[in-house]
Amino acid sequence: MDKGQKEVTIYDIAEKLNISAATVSRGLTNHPRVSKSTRKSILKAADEMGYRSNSIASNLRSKKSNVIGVIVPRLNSSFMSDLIAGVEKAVNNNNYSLFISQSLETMQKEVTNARAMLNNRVDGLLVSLAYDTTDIEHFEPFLKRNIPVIFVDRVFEHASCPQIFIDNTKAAYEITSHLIAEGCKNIVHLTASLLRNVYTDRLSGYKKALAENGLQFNESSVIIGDLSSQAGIDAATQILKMEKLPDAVFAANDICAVSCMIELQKHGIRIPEDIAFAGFNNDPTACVVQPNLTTVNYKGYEMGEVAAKLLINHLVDKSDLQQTHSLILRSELIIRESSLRSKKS
Amino acid sequence: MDKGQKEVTIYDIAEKLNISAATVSRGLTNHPRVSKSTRKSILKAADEMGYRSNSIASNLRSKKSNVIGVIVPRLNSSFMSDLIAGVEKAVNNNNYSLFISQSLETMQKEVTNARAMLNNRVDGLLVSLAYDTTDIEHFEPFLKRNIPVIFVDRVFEHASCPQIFIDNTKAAYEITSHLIAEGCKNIVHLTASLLRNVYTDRLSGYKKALAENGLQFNESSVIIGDLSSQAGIDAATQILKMEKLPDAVFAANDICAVSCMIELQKHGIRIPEDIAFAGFNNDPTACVVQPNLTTVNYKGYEMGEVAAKLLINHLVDKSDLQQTHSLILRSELIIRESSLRSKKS
DNA sequence: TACTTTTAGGCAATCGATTACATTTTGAAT
DNA sequence: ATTCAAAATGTAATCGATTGCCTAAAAGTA
Repeated sequence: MDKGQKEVTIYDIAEKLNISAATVSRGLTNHPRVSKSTRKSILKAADEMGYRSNSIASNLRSKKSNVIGVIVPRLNSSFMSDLIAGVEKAVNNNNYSLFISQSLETMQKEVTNARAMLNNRVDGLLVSLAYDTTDIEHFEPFLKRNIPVIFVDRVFEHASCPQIFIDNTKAAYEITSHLIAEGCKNIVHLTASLLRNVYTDRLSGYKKALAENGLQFNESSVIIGDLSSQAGIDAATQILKMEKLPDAVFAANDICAVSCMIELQKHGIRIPEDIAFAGFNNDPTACVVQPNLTTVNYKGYEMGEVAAKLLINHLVDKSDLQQTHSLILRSELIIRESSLRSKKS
Repeated sequence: MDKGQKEVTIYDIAEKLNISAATVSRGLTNHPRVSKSTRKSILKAADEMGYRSNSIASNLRSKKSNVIGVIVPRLNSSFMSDLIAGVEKAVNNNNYSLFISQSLETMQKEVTNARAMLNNRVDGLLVSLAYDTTDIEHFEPFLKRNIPVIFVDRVFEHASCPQIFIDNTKAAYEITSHLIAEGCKNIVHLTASLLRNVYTDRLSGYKKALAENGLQFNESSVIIGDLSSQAGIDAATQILKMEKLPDAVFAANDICAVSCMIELQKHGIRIPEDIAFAGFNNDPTACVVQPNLTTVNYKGYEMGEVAAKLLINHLVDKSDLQQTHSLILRSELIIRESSLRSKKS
């Protein structure tokens, strides 16, 4: 495929105006050492000639791309797409562009994607880790080059990488305590890969609440899957087979909670009377499902925005990123009917 | 921010091996004019020295970026994030990368984004138009340069731009016919900007079904909003104020249908007995809401994949894009309880 | 042995913008 | 008119990889 007409470059503009390319370059970038009149004629000519700055050439010379890379587990999850939308907004408002890829929850793709990002010389990286990522060797090349890497939501402890997340332990503790307060004593927990902070932390919050209330933690009450819709259905099947039905289910995300809930309802289980339910994330489905789902509100949009702003501030101001090591965002428990047993009076 | 150590370039490798940079370049790209043994030593040295190819330099020279640009109205909608996930998969499998931005439904941002994409010299562009885009002048610079622009879902008729979409008229015709077959005679249609094919086509399908069944089309039965969740609530309010309640609502997306439905239910309206409901898209919420929502299944993932593959094929094979002008994907009517009145026996 | 062909690799220009440094122009002050 | 700092512009190197063209060495042929 041949590009149509030849591209207009600053040299073409220079030639037309009988000035040097250097001046044209300065004129186009608002450099102070160009007179108002020359600048005006440069802009006019550029416009007339259909000049489009070649960012690639510019990037090569200036050794910065004004591009931010994003690696997330999946693009099509409610939470992640919110997060990315937030990132996009912040990034776009600051004249950066966005390189995006998904790991599909595998470390292998995460590594490949990181490589591509590095080759494309992104100025910074926002990462939310895949389920099975065991180490972050693949981000070392960035750190060696002083390219900032910020972890979002699914984080990893590393001295040089700031992290942005919520207090998962606390949120899970609160939600579990709430279920207990509603009279539940046998709470099943649906979660995913315990390699990830979000799931280990939620699990420990859950355990902590049990312990504080004198309830025995039961290994078999924790069902590990991938938190997909299908995982919810599978969990329901598993629950129905238990010799003693649980009186509550706390799922580490709403998708899984909702599908599990619906599946159980199909088998005649009443929510919350027989089994109370709680999820995590406050997905759109949470207030559509009947009964509405108790959950932790924790929208990705702001998280994405905050992360992107932090990154951009660092890139622009050269402010020391190390200073902000962890940024813990607010989350809130939202109690809905799916867990209200006592007040059912 | 200073980059840590200096980057390793092909010149460094060349120097170390006492060969020319040209040979190193050829060795790294599997050029046939390099002997096996030299190639091997080049790869070894590159690996040892931590060489990372600079795509920017490569892009500048080769005048191609291996980057595909995507402009969508919003990143955080179920449909669009599915679409992007599909695009990402196809793109990533073919060694391309993805530049993404959202127009937030305004033409102004669409124009800005297109500019950035052009400056970054994307090899091709996938676009789904904003609500208020009136013309596509902003894509002309791409076409002039023979950079392919493909419209997806929200398309625009243009001789040089292939389009990928579904037969919206037919789908809307079918869904409306279905409602009529269920005994509905006064069907409200919720939709959005009629500048967009998806909404005008659905409207005409709706009209066509009415006409074929001898029903009068009523201007006031069409409520135009932005199809957001809030728009659904607003529509419900408007419906409740109507002197004669409609017996069905056909919304141009599920989000809006669901929130409208729930709002009406809050006011004692029974679905489908009082008002039957149908949506569009088969969003996850469609089978969570009670009663489950009748809709048109039309997932974005495949559409994104198909679009990206078409674009990449063209870029790789230089196959003539003009030949594929329109690609109409399959969609299917999914009937659920929200519209089943007759069989309610 | 002499000559042709093939193979491997080098030279140097190129992509387009940026920028340190040098030079010229302007205009104010003497 | 002369001087000189300030303002405006020019020169040329640079970023790092690619590639057309050329040469040297190796292999094949007569």
